[in-house]
Amino acid sequence: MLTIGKLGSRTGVKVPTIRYYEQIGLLPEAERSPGNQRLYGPKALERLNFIRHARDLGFTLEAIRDLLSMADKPDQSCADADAIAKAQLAEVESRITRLRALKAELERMIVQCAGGRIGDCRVIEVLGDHSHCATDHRHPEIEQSA
Amino acid sequence: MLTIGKLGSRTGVKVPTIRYYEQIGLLPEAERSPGNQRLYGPKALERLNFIRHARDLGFTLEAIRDLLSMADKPDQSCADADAIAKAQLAEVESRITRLRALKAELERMIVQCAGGRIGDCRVIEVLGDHSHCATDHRHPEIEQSA
DNA sequence: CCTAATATCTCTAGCGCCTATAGCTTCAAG
DNA sequence: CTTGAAGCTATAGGCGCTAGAGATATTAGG
Repeated sequence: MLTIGKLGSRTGVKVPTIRYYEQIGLLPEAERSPGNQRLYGPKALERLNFIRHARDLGFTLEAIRDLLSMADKPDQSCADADAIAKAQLAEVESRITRLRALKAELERMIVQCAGGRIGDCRVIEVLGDHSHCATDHRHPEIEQSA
Repeated sequence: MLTIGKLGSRTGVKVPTIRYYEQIGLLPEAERSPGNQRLYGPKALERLNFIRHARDLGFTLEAIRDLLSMADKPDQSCADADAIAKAQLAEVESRITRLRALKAELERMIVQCAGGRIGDCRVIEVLGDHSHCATDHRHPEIEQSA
C-alpha cells in the first residue's frame, strides 16, 4: 500500500492533483489508514498512470473519464475509444497547423524588425494591423491545453 | 463614436470580453454616453485591434500589457518588444515540437487498433502503459493557450 | 520515550482568460 | 409609444489545477 506521496512520486502526479482527481470522481475514494491517511493499492497506481499518460497526450479530463469507463469493460467494442482518440488526433493536428501559421508570422515580424526605435518597430506595427500579415491566423475560439 | 457592440463586431472581440479588458486595465475606462453606455473612439478601436491580434498570435495578456505600454513610447528602443516576440516564438516552437510527438503517438495508437474488443484495444492499452510509446512525450508542466 | 521534521489532512481561495446568468436600464425602429 | 435589442452591474462558473492556512499523523534521530 502506498501513501499519497509515494503514489505521486511514482506516477509523476502531484499530491494535490491526486486529491483533486478523487474529488471530481476520476479516482475512486481511497482507502484510509487508521490515522485517516489515504492508501493506494496497485489498481489505483495503474489507474493514475493511465490518467497521467492520457493527460500527457492532451486528452481532457472528460475524455479520460470516458476512456476509463471503457477500460473497465473489456468486452465492449472499442469503436468509442477509437473515436475519442481520433478526435484528439484531429485536435492536435489543427493546433499544429495553427501554431505553424503563428510561427511564420512571428518570424516575419522579428526578422523585419531592424532593432531601432519603437516608432519603426515592425513587431509593434504588425500587431497593430493585421493586414500586414501573410496568413489568416485568426481563429474562432482560442484553444488551450497540451 | 462606437457602442460596445459595434466595437465588438469590428474587432471580433466579444462584448463581455471588452468589459473584462477594461476591468483589468488593459483598456482605459471608456467614455460614457448620457445614459451611461460606453462609447469608443478610433483610438480604442486601434488598441483593441492590437490586443486581439496579439491574442491571436498567442501572447498572454501580461505580454500584451507590456507591448502596449511600449507602443505608447515610440522613441524608446524596441529591444524589449523584440525580446517578447522572440520569447513567444520560442514558446510556439516548443509547443509545435511537443504536439508533433503527441500526434505521432496518437497515430501509432490508432493505426494499431484493430477495431475489436476493448480488451484488445491498443488505444486503451497504450494509455495504460507509457512503455508502449516510441517517444517520451511527457512534459514537466502541461502548457496551455493558443 | 520525546522531540522535531516531514507528510498528510480538510477547507478555501486563486490562477489565466474569459463566459454565462440575472435583473435591471437605455436606446432605436416601427 | 411600445416593443425588442442592446446596454448596464454584479456575481458565479469553467478548466485543470495550485497555493495557502491551520490541524493532525507519521517517521527518524537522539
